[in-house]
Amino acid sequence: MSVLADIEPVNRESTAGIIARQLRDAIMNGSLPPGTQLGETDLAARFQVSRGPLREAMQRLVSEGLLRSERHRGLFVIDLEPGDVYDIYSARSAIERAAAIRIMRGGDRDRVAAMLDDAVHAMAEADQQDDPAALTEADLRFHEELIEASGSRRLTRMARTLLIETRMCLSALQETYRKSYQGADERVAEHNQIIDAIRQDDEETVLALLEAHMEDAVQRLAPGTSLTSGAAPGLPVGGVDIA
Amino acid sequence: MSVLADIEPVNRESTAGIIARQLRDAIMNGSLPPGTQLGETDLAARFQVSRGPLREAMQRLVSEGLLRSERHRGLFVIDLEPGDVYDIYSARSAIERAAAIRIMRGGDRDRVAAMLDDAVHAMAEADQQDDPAALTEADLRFHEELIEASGSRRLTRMARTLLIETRMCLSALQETYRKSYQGADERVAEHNQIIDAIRQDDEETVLALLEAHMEDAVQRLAPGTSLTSGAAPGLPVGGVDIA
DNA sequence: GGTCGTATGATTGTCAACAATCCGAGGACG
DNA sequence: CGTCCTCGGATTGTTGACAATCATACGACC
Repeated sequence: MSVLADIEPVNRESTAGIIARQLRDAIMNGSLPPGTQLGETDLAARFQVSRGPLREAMQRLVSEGLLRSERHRGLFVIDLEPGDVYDIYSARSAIERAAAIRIMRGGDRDRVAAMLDDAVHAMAEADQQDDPAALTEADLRFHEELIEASGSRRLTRMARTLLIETRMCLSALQETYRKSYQGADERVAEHNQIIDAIRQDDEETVLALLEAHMEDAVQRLAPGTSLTSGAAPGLPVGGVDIA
Repeated sequence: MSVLADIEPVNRESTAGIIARQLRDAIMNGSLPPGTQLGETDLAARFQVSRGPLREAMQRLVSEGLLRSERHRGLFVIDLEPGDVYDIYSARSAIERAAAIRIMRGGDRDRVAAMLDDAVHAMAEADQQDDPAALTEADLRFHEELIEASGSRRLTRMARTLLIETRMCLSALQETYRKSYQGADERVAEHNQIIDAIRQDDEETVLALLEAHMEDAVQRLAPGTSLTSGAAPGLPVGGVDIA
């Protein structure tokens, strides 16, 4: 870990990449609510770039599923339908489960646990200061770090989109979220249990806790839906989705 | 299922989407081997479009992880490193597990089993005709349909990239693959077992078979590596990957 | 002889203008 | 009165040209 450890990427990020990241952030924090049309001229002026790089960045988000493109109509931020919360959390459950497995079977568990501790401490701190936004942010940071700690490039890439969509769910259903989930203590406790199980090298418990954590979240956000038993409402019971 | 069932998408796909799909196919079937530089002028002439839409399409593949971009240097097809086969199959295992769970808990299992039967029949037919390429294609079609049958947009999108990378692995390690895995009968049998377990509503067995299937594939493609017990060689044991 | 500076060639990154398409309002017609 | 057609405005899709950057090869210098 010398001072010259991370000077290799002299090549700065591509412009499209920078804009794509900014757009992701804007979608994530609600600056671009679901359904918003992204006018190219406006955005290009806002970013102080031409329409070329901007379009390239937007195409990235299209392939990530954060934008939907209607030909000759424009690009829109996706709006989450009722079944999407189930879809998102079911996918997240799969990703985080795989990440946890990799950590438990080949990672430096203590180091990971320490990093996750930081996130949970931030959660507790946000709770004390009664800052629900910071609490949610720290919550997501916990899961993001869990996945990054797996060392899997693909899990990390896939999770990036899912965590953005998670935040979209949370801000879309903010009122429901607040009302039905008052206890931040439980939230902190749930995450601490996961960390403990990681430290104790108890893979089975880690996976069970993660699954329960996801199940809890789904039932809070979409009451009546369940990851573990049965399909989500609105899911086509008799066949495959069209898209 | 009327005759007018699927006439809704009058809007044809965006040009960038078409080119992106063509590029994906080219990468998948080996027309663009790993490490190839994608010259914009050449490709634009080949596709008979300008560089604009082409660049947009390539940015999509960058965000999907199929291309890597070096600023002012060009875009290159990713080349799979030794640890990638572990990464790919670990991610695939997670995705297909989640898809199977969704099918077992809320899908039309018989319908799914029938569709998967078609793929396996194609595998057997390819085996009889001694056509290993067709056999691999049918094999991947099996997994693709399994995931699509889950009805999850996100699982499907994430799997698309993974299946392309899987095919890249197979063609890159074709010699190894051939040598160490002569029995196509086993391959067909393994898939049939999965279908049977789906029909019998035996979720536990389905998941176990899928996991074993992935484990087998990893050990064939990267001997000495294992999904279930321990990390892959070349995986950073002490920390997180750089990228 | 080895190393460094420089010119060249090609490629990527960016931009502004042109063409195609679509939505909405307004009016004509049955 | 309802429907259809038409036109205007705006937006996206596409193009070709210009600017910036980098790799390579060659020659000068130590």
